[in-house]
Amino acid sequence: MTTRADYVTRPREAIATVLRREPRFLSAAQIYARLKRSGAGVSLSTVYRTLDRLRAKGEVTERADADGEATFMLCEPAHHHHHAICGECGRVEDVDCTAVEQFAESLRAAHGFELDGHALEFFGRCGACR
Amino acid sequence: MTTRADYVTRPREAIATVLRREPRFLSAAQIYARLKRSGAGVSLSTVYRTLDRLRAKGEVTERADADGEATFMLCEPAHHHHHAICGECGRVEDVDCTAVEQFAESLRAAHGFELDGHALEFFGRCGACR
DNA sequence: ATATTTGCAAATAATTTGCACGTAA
DNA sequence: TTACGTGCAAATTATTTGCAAATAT
Repeated sequence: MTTRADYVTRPREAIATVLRREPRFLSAAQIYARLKRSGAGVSLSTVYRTLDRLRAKGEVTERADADGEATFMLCEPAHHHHHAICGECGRVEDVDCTAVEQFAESLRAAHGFELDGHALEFFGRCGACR
Repeated sequence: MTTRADYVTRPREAIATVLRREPRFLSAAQIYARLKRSGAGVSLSTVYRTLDRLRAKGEVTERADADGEATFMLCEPAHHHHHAICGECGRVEDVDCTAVEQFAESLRAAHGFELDGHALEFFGRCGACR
């Protein structure tokens, strides 16, 4: 066979729980800290390997934070959208934006630029933090 | 006095020359490689320290590439704009976009989101590479 | 039974720092 | 002369990997 298997393990469930509980971008170290606090015996390397796998499966989105540290959030990029990230609480809201898609297309005319994709992030304070 | 001085040195000029010659995002290692090739005796730490200073002065823009590695380009964010990055040659075109600013503002109504800023990047192939 | 996952400790890779010496002003 | 910059080597930090033991199927 050429297919990969996929076991359901305690460490993986623990990691998924952390990600589900906090819908915002977390670094491997932050996830590891939460696991340790809650008594789950999961190593940092397992955190890395699991995040890698989740990213490959498209279940998690990766993003480099301001310091270049990799952060992850449970979020399928299945239907394309963008993020509004609260600088105060870190909360992330999805922004579905046809407008940007259209704007992106105009690039082709203005710059002769053949588009593959684009990334858009908004920074500020969410409704709850204002 | 509380002000900082700023000396014009051979290493700094060499680094500036590299950045001027290549208007695209380069990593510290790439810049260092070019300096070595051209015989300029400049250390990697100086490359890092100089890029840091240039960023602080707002003369250089920093960006984490796909692997999270820090890359730098001569580009003043004075008047806000965005980048169209060619995946083939790495060329970067500035995209001045009032449209996005307006769209960003609509976020406030739609999500109750108080905006600090935003970042937008386009990926694809530039006119020359098509 | 056996393919897959795990923890640990050691290996990498990027970036930063301490410090004695060099250089612009 | 003196504040500022540099190179070097060592320190830090994030991330990856090898491998023997543990676990899911």
